[in-house]
Amino acid sequence: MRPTVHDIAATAGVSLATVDRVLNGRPGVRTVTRQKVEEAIGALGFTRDMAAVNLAKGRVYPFVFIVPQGNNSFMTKLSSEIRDAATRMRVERTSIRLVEVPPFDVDALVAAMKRVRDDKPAGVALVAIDASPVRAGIADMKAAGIPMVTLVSDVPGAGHDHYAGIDNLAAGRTAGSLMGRFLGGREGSVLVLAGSMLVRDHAERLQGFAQSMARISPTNPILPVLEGQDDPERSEKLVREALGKFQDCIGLYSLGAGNRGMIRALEHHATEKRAGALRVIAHELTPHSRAALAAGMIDAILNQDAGHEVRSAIRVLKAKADGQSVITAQERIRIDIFLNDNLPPEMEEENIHVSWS
Amino acid sequence: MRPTVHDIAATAGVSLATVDRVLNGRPGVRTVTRQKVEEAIGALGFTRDMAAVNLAKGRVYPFVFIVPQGNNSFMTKLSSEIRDAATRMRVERTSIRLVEVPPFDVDALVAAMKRVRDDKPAGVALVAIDASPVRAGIADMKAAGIPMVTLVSDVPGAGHDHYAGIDNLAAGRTAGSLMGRFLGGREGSVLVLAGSMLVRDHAERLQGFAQSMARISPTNPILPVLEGQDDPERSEKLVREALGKFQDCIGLYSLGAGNRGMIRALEHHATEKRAGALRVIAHELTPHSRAALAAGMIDAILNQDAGHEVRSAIRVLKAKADGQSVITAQERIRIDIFLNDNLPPEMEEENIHVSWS
DNA sequence: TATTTTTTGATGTACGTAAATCAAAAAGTG
DNA sequence: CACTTTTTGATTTACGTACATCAAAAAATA
Repeated sequence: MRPTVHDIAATAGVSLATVDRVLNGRPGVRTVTRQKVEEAIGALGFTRDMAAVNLAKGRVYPFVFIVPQGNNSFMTKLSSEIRDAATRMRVERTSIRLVEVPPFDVDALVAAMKRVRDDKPAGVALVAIDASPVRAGIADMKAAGIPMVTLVSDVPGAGHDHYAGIDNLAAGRTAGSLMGRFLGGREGSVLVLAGSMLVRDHAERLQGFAQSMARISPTNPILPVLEGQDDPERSEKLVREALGKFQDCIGLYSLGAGNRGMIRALEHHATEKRAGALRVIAHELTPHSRAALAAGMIDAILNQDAGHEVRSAIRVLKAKADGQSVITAQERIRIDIFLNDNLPPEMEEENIHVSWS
Repeated sequence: MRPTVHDIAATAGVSLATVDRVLNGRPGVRTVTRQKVEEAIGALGFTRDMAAVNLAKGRVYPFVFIVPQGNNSFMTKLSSEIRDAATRMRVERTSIRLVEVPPFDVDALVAAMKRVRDDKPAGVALVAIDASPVRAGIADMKAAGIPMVTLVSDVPGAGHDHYAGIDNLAAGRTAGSLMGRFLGGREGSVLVLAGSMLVRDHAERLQGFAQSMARISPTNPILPVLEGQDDPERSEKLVREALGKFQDCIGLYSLGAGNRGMIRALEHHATEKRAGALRVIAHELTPHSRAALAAGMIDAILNQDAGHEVRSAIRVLKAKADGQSVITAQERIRIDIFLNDNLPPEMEEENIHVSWS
């Protein structure tokens, strides 16, 4: 069986109380004694029984997640994943409160952060906006000793503990790389649809995309970026107009959350004429984009798994709250690439709750 | 605070003992009483404190992993991931024993399974070989009441609980799809290097690859498959000869573990002439294939994450051992696609051990 | 050496649940 | 009704650790 504190006490030739003092860094132990205990720990290969630790400590982890109110599929998914994790985590003494704020609203976000801070939670995760009041708010939290991670969208240099999200520059590069190869040397220009260049993820994706395209297929010019504000109508209109205007367009990269509008524009475009000629790469696997991929209208979808991001954020917050180190390799959020050949099976119930009865 | 068994007893108006009987499905409770208790559980939203449960039960999960002795990077990685998980899982009352058997040896595998079975572990994971003695062995284990999952390579219809691995047919299709698009309509034939068609994963990948190629670029013929037995020398020789013989070859798909040999052949080929003309897609991200991808020699790498597979197998075994249901969506092993644009950062220490103080 | 300070031991309670025992009550049987 | 069987209650111990208290021993200081 696994060694216990009693075994350590026995092999070290000290009392339980002393072992406890060493294990929990309490004062009043001579260096020699401490070493004896540590030797015994090493020799026996002792590791604490976390079940017992948690039980004895009665520790709870009240975490707060601050996310923009879902106006698009991705944010809706994110919220639902957070709620899901919340119910699943109850078993592990972790409570998660979900705070929703108006999207793209710096003041609202900062105000919410202030309120949250006064609750003194054990950790906070938030979808950041890249603005200095937000940076200040994060610093504020950290000053109050609250572990902080950013989720999905980062704000560099704010002193937070971690960013749980994909590398958007790499995502853009990947998209550009795929696009370049998909075009296969054909002549023509490439269109980019974004939400807004004011959002960091979008800006980074564009940057990466341009990098790769310049490298792989420098002969295909990138047209001026369309900013659809992640709004279906606006996105549809923009794409439609652009496709009409630039007859030589052979590629389209949708790097934001404007897929629904873009798809409608593509449907119109397909009935028009020159069908299969357009290579399309989009972000985020949603029911809409998925259907378009399956139908062959979209060629590839880059995806970030919201569930992974949420769970990673929780792990990191917990580790920080316990003063433990984080396994970096395990917390990297990968960029999923879906073609219609490796599309995961559709789940009616994406999240099935287990009853631990 | 969270409700406890005491709270249930109080609200249901029964004793602790009765609550315990209901919770643990013990006999001797009238249906009416049982319902009262269940109502109270529902009303209070009670969930068991797993920390306390594990502590009280003193339950341990002795699992066994049976894998082929690592003769290639992937299997080495797999073993190391298992060892890694083993140390990390000690904290959660899970012990994992790693049993290594000679590769591709049905008799050795079956013999090992028999020995393992007599140990009566709480669960077994194994890299299966698609042969009927193996099927029988699995049935045997199940008959002994031992939960079973296959890892990496499946053997259908053996009555095991789960397969923790990627969909190899989909992987092949994805490779074919990428290859088809990368070729971009150019004329030329495509070469496939496999380990052995007797291994199920390889056969399935080829099948999927052929499917996609037939659909997307039917004008590019697939040359007779090279079987390199996952041996570097043999693979190198085969690829070298084939590239010399089929001058019109513009694509190469390495679907097994013969990357090292293939890469050497490609190096030779590149110095020869017609450099960038060859599109290459390979499986498994290893130091070698990674370097080749970074150097532009390989265009894409499909990868299965051994760590994910191992952890998934453990989760499933644990759930089965506890008679709990599995969250299917969470256990799907995804097919990673790497271009040199989304290559994860290289980790010197791929697996960092956390010291739990 | 006497005194103070530091270190160590001994012991008990708590955490939430499992599991067992024995007694008591209720239900069912003839 | 007396009796048996089933159901329920009351109580205790255990799991491995945390944490607190008080006494005892050892070391450091005067």
